[in-house]
Amino acid sequence: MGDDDWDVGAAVRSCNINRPDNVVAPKLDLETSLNDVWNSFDKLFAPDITNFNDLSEIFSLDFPTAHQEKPDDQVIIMNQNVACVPPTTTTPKEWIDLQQQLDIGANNYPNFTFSMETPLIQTRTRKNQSIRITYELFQEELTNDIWTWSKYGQKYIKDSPFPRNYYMCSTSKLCEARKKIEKSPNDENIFLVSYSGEHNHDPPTNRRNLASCNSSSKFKLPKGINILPKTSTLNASSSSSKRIKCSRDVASPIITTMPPLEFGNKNKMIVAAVEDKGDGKEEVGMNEDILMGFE
DNA sequence: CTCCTTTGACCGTCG
DNA sequence: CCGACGGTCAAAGGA
Repeated sequence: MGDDDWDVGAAVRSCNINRPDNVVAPKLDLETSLNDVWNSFDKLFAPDITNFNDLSEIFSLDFPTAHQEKPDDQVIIMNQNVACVPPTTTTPKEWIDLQQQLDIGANNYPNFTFSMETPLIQTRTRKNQSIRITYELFQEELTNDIWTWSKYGQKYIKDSPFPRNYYMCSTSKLCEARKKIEKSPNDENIFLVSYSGEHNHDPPTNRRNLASCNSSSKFKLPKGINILPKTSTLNASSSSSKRIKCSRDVASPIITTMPPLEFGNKNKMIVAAVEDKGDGKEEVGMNEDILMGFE
């Protein structure tokens, strides 16, 4: 497969996160028991928002049953669409109540859409996992990263024809920041970029690789991103520097950026997996780099 | 020489 | 307990 095949084209999103813009969301008279969710949301992403009226953004709630048993809470922001997965402490009844409220809201606001399914949110969250934020990016957006990363692993993930590439911050060995890049199984024009951990240092200023992130490599895949599907490789399992040669020739040498986080940007998705601290009080912590994107 | 990538092996978590 | 799976390690090789 030629590298030109990875050029960004108009993406036809098949997932259910696409929703119309400029729709006023229904007022959600949420149950007190869910305040933690929205407090977390407000704290993180919408500190000035006190209700859901008069918003240009669309807010919705997604409650995948798959997460009922999981220990982590998730807050999902997709472009102007926001979906919050409530804490796993949320009871089924509370979910039903919320669904009813959403139904009411949908009746009042026909253009407001929401889903009770979130097929995109199929990430397995684990104990001790810190915040994970996933962006849905086009290829040319992958080069926008102020950080330097080193690839330390690659895996083919179940139910996805594309391998997942693992990166760690190369600026400091003590830095716990991690990054994962994979192609969306739903749309090969879209890359799912996940960040976890926090940088414990300032962004690199004199990056050796900065130059190579410029023009010539623009719109090319970052170096090391190997996203050829299984079916196009000799062996389905991991392997082969042969494939790597293919991308190396055209890729930008390093992924060097935290992608822009902005409401209103098209085709952005953010998934924040929040670690359950075990005391029943989830704590949403995000580093400043992440929050900057919402200013 | 240094840094980065590759890739099989290993480990921890989950069901 | 065990297998599946995701994530990480580390030696080797390349740029």
